Amino acid sequence: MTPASSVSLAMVAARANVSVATASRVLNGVPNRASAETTERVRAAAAELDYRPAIAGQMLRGQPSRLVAVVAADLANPAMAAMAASIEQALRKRGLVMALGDNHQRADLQDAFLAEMSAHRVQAVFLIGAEPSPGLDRIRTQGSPVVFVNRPAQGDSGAAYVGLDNETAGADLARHLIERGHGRIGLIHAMLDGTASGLRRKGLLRGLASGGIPRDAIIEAGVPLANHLEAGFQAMQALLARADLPPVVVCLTDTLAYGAHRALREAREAPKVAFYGFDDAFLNDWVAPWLNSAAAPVDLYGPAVLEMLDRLGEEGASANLTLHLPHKITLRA
Amino acid sequence: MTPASSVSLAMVAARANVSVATASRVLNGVPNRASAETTERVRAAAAELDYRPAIAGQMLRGQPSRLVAVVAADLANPAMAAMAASIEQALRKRGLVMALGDNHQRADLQDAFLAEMSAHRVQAVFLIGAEPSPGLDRIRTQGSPVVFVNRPAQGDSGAAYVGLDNETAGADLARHLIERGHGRIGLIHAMLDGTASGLRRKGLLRGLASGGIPRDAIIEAGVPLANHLEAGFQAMQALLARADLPPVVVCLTDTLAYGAHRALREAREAPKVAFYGFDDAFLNDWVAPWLNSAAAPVDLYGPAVLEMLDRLGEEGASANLTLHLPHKITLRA
DNA sequence: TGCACGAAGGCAAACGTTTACCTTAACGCG
DNA sequence: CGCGTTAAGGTAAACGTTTGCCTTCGTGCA
Repeated sequence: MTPASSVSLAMVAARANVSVATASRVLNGVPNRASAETTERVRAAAAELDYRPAIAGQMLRGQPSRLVAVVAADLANPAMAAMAASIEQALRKRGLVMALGDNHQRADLQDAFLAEMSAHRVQAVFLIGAEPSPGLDRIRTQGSPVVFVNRPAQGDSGAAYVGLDNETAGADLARHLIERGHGRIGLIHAMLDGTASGLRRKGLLRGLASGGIPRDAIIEAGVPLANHLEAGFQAMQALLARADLPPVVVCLTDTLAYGAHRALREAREAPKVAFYGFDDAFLNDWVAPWLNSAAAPVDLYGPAVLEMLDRLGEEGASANLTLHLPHKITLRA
Repeated sequence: MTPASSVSLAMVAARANVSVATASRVLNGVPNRASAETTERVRAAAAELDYRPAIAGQMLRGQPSRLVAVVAADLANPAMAAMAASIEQALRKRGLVMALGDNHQRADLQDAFLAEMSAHRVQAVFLIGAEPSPGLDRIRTQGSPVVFVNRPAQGDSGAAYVGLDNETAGADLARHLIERGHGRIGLIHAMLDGTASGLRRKGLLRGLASGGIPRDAIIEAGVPLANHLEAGFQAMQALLARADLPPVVVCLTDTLAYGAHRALREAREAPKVAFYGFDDAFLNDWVAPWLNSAAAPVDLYGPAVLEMLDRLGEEGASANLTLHLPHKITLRA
């Protein structure tokens, strides 16, 4: 009953009095290779022993692994955790398993994880907030399917991307602000090196400019920290120190907004400020009712990433490798 | 340079003009089996081809897999995501890889994941908020190391547990409340079926009783929903509807507190209420400054879980299989 | 000189699975 | 009866890795 440690096909075959080949074929449903009676015997034996084919053996035969590597930049960020959860759910529906690693925004940690995953011959690699790294380049040149989620690849060329159309989202937010009649706007960011933030800012500035907002009505505060909470906090402090605090502050990331809002909350005399962010997490409904945020519904991520995986599999004359999710601006304040 | 798809040891050996055996021994550092020159040649070949031993082959030889399965009850819960992140970090320090699944509080999903993990012959299974399920029982009887994190096993007997001493934490919180002079106390919970919440409540009630608080000064509101946000919301609404709203509300989970606080915030005339919860997430500092919470520092989880894994490995006369993390009450309001 | 020993390396088996190929018997049909 | 076809099953190879065992040297020592 209770298998010692690990049941092999040979044990099942022995118990059913058939060869390993027949057992394998029965369990894999190959037609016309076993009588009804034999089939039944094998099935029963497998069930009794709680047989489960060892992945190792299957892989050795060249079957693709069912493992998919997912790298998250920061699991403690609720938005990213939610994306990972959505992806995991979608993978499971296909019988795939997620191996999740946190790169802590460090290239070396990411590479260590990718190396291990490469040894597992993973079927694909998804990166939610990729860090540029040599290991990542290596995997991409090896031809493994790689999908960048939420943050586009650094060296943009032909990398598969699933996520916001960051620049358009920025522009849309600009239009929204202008429609609401806002004239002076604060802008908080951390680092802008070619990541999603850079594109968001670009679209936002373009939208504001084409809406007639003069450049000096946009008050930027950037703090180049990896920790966005701290960066947002300090940036907001900088804004608060100015005489001309804008009534609206756009943070290029919700995490920045969390930091900024804390700075406002802890300020001596807290003026009224409207906050806008990106990458809405559903938890915001509960803990950040002051935050408006532009984002795509998080349950779209999983299916979209798998759709992109299919496109990569088809190899068909290089399909469209950019999948922009529809964004909308959730208003809370 | 760029390997077609997957480099095998045989290719490395061929390139270095040695046998597969020698190549294997060199790369595994077996001493006195290769001359310095040969060693160098093999190392070079491996590096040039970017060789990485296929896990499949190693596993077939009976080596333990480097995969560890982690089941989280709800990745969207920041506290659980943070625990998973802590565990992942600790695993990586040991050269192990985390395969993470979300059971969405459903036994069938958990079992599907466990079955797949069992096929991967994972080295261990950690459950952050386990759901009782037949698959879980099966794995445990098979003798795989299983560690329950944050929520003790349902059928308590001899299961390894790492997390709060829930009952004591509840009692400590009671003492804290009494020291602060609180006399009437609200208590919000979702389901109590033997989970951590039940123990917390038990300790809390015991502590309050021994502190002289009469039972009818404790106003309980329980909403048996799986979704703690919604449960907390409704429970708080129930409290608000009463004439004798207590000035202090204890939520057996931070997530409940998020829901409760929203109900308070959205109430017509919001009275002043102090909130206490459990399972503090560091994000609370930023988005929930109104929440006091009893919890263990989250970075203790990873090391503690691995410590427990070691104990399970030793098999030594059944060591102590309960590892209580030190809790403290973080005061914010 | 004879011998033991260690270094250096190859051969081959074993792990679990899948599958191409082979054998046998039964059956349908001219 | 002869022949082709098909169901039912077995044999063995292959995948990549590790490791026990074997061989061949070279060297130190009595």
